[in-house]
Amino acid sequence: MNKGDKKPRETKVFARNQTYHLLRKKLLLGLFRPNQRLTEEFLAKELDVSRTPVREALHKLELEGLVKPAGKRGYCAPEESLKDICELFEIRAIMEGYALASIIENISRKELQNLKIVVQQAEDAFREKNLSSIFDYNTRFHDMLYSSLSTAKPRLYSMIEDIREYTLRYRKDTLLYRKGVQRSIEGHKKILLALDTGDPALCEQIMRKHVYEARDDTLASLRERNHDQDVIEQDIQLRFKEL
Amino acid sequence: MNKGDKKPRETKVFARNQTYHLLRKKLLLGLFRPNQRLTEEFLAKELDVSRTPVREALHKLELEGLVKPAGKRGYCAPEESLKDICELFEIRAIMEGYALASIIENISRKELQNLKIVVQQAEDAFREKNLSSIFDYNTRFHDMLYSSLSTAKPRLYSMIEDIREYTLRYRKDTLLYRKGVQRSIEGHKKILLALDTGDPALCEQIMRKHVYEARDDTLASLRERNHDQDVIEQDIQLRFKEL
DNA sequence: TTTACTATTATTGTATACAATAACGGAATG
DNA sequence: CATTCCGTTATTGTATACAATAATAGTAAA
Repeated sequence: MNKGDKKPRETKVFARNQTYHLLRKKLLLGLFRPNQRLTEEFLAKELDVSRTPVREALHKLELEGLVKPAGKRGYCAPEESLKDICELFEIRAIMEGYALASIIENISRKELQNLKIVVQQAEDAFREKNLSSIFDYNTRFHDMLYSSLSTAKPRLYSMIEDIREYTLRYRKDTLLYRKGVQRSIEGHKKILLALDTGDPALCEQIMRKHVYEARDDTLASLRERNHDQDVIEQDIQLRFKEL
Repeated sequence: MNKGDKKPRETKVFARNQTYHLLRKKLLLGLFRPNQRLTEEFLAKELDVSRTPVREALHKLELEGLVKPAGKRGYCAPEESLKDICELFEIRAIMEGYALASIIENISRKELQNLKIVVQQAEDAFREKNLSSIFDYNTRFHDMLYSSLSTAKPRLYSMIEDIREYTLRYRKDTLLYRKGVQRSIEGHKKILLALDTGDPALCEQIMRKHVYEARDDTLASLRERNHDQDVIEQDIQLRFKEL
C-alpha cells in the first residue's frame, strides 16, 4: 500500500448485497418465467456464489413479495395478475397523492421552475418521437419532485420508491404505448398547476388521478402485449445490460 | 407411525422463523436498549441457535427498519425519535384512511352491528376501569373492520398491519394514558357513524383524524413516561411472557 | 391400468470452519 | 501527555458439510 492512500476506499462489494440486488432486478424486469422454480443451487450456480447469499436474498425478497413460496419448499417467481397490478397502482396513488400534498409546504419557486423545464424537455422529446429519452425525463421529474421528501419523510419516501419499483416492471410496456406517454406528460403539467395553486387537497386529488391514468395505460398496453412481444424482449435484454 | 395418521401435521417449526419472529417481537416491545449493539453471536447464544438463522433475521429486520446498521459492521437497536414516531403515524393515517374509504363498498349491515357491539363492550370496560381488556377490544374492532380488506386488497392490508405493529411499540404507553383511551373509543364511534353515511371521503377524513389523535395521545403519554417507568417495565415483561 | 408403498434423489435447514477485516488496545515515540 | 503505529481480538462474510425432509420415480400388488 502506498503511503498516500491511507483509505484506499475500495468499497468492498459483498456477494450478499450483489446477489440480493441482482436477483431483485431480474425479478423486477420479469426475467424469470412466472411460477418458475427458483432453487438455491440453480441461482447460486448462475450467479457464481455459494448458496448462503442466495438463500438470504430469497428470504428477503419473500418479505417484499417479489418471490412467493412454492409449496412446502423453496420459492418461485410470482405470476403477475391484473388484480395485483391494480392494487400496486392503487397504493401508489394513495401514497404519492399524500406525498405531493405534503410537498407544497417546502417547495421553492426555483424548484418549480426546474420541474417545468424538465416537462418541457419531455414534451420536445415526444414531438421528436424520441421515446426512450422520455422515460428518463419522467424519472428525473419524479426524482426532483420528491427530493425534499427523502429527508423530510424518509420512510414515506422509501415506501414510495419501493412501490414505484414494483410497478416499474410493467412500465416497460407503457413505454411503447404512445397514448400513455402523452397522457403522462399532460399529467405532469397538471401536477405543476396544482402545485402552483398551493392547495394540498387539490394536489392529492390530481396526483391520485395521474397515477390511476398510469395504471389504465399500463393495463391497456399489457393487453396489446402479444402484438409486439419480440420488441419488448429486446427492450428487456437491453435494459438489463446496464446491470 | 400409526396407520391412521397419514399426515401427522406436525408443523415443523424452523429456527429461522422462530428467530426472526422472536427478535422482531423483542424489538417491537423495545426490549433492547437504543443503540445497543446486536452481535450475531450474542443473539445466537441468547436464543440458543447458531449464527445462521440470526444473521438472516437481522438482515430481514434491517429491510423493515427495525434494526439499523451500526457503523461498518453489524447492527444495533434503533433509538426512537419523536420524528420517526410521527411519520409512522402519518403513514398509518394515510393508509388506514384510504382503507376505511374502500371498505364501505363491501361492508354488510351485520358486520356494522358487530362492530357496534365491540365498541359498546370497550365502553363498558372503560367504565369499569378494566384498562387491559380495552386494549383487546380495540384490537378486535380493528381486526373486524379490516377483515374484508385482507382478501380484497391483501397488499394494502399487510402494509397496514406492518405499520400498526411498528406503532404498537409505543401504544404500551398509551394504554396507561386514560384520556387517550377515552378518545380512542370516541374515535371508534365516529368511525361507525362515518361508515353509516356511506360517504368514502368522509370516512377517509374521519379515520385520518382518528389516527392523528392516536399519535397525539401517544406523544403525550411518552412525555409522561418517566413518571411511571417501573409500571411500564412490568407491563413489558408481562406482555413478553406471552411469547 | 391403477394404486399404494418404498427407495432414491433433490433440496432445503442448520451448524460450523475458515478467511477477511473492522475494532480495540497497548507500546513506542514525539 | 498526546498521538501514531502495530499487533491482538472480536465479529462478520462466505463456503461447505451434514442432517432432515419433501419430491420423485420405480416396483409390486390389486
